[in-house]
Amino acid sequence: MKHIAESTVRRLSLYLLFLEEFEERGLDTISSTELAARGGTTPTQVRKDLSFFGSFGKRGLGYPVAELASRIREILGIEREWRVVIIGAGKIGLALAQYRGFSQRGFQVRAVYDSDPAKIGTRSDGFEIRALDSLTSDAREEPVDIAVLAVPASAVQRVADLVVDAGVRAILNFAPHQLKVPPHVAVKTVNMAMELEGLSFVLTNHDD
Amino acid sequence: MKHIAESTVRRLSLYLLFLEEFEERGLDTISSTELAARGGTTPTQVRKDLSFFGSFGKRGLGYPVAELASRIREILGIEREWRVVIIGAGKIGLALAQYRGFSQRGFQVRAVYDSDPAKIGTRSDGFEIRALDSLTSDAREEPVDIAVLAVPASAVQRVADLVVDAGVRAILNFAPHQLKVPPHVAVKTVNMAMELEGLSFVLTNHDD
DNA sequence: ACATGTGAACTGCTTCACAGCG
DNA sequence: CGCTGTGAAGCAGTTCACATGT
Repeated sequence: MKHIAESTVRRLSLYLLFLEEFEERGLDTISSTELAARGGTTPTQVRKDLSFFGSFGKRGLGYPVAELASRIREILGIEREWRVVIIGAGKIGLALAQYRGFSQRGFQVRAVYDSDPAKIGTRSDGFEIRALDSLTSDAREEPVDIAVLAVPASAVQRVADLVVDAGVRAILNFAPHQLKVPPHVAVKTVNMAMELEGLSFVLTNHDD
Repeated sequence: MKHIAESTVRRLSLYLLFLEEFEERGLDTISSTELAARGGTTPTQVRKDLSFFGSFGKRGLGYPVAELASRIREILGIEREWRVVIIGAGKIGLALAQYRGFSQRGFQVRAVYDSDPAKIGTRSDGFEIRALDSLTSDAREEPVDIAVLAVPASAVQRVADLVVDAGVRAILNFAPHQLKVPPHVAVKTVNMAMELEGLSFVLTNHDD
């Protein structure tokens, strides 16, 4: 397949969100104009994004809502279930473990790991907290697709190395630290302070 | 000032992170090459990013670490303190309220709000949970700079409207919903499921 | 000699304009 | 005629190449 821009993939996620809304409202056809209005983009952009993957619309009519939603799920690879583990049983890790948005999209949180002996073995929201040391052997029995890292910045590179050794090929990192991983591993970092800094920049350079 | 790309601002945040690391290690000069290596970008990109705001380096030498860090803090507008409120005292909201990364960068969490009568008035991690209804009058006494929304997607637009009415000019939204706000209000949305979908896309279209 | 700072070239995402089809 | 699908044009962000300063 031709190379797809990350911005395109992000917009596909958004389109899916809107399509699910429209589906609930019982609409069965939608135009690129309506999709664009809902997401703050342009009709042309919507059509171009979709055109990379095929022709899903009917000229003069629009797109079939349910069908397009299902095609986007396929494209994103979320018609299947992904096995996810959370590393770090702190406030943020546990909040992510019980976050409904994940399971709704086929991301199954299978386990929460921590290295603090005081936490290991305890239960929280139906999740038993396992020893980080057991991750590698656990993953041999049931492979892990995605690891979500919610550990301190000072520990996260070490944890990432461990997770990569355990065979995980995708990492969602919540620590404010840029990870170094082998090229076959995909990483996304969500840096919440950085997002606030972006807002601070806009507020400071207020030229509206 | 000339228009600055969002990608440039994000990289400035990263540079600051690295500069603080270097500062701790006692280095007082750093080259664009070293900064780039740490952040997965190129030396030219680093120099171009900085050049939008002035000339901070010494030719033949590099950049003075402490001084550059302080200049970037100024540029981002984080030499001052920003007043932040969290809306939504669920797991995610409370995790964000106590998140150290915020206060370390000058983002002061002043209050946590919720609309659930069972939660209002209780304390959690040193934060008294206030009634969402009181936000507008509270904000009159002490203006709020940034609101972090950690409420369900179904409620978030209503909450955003309320927050905008209360005079808040920047919103960090954690609900999977695209907000509509007046043009003078800045919004960033962190959609955690969308990040996982990006990883799913890469895993599915594995061409490494 | 070495590393910054920057106009110019380039790359790639977005927007335009319109052909194609229901 | 309406809306999709797409090659071509436009534009923004990145990279190159080198002049400049220490």
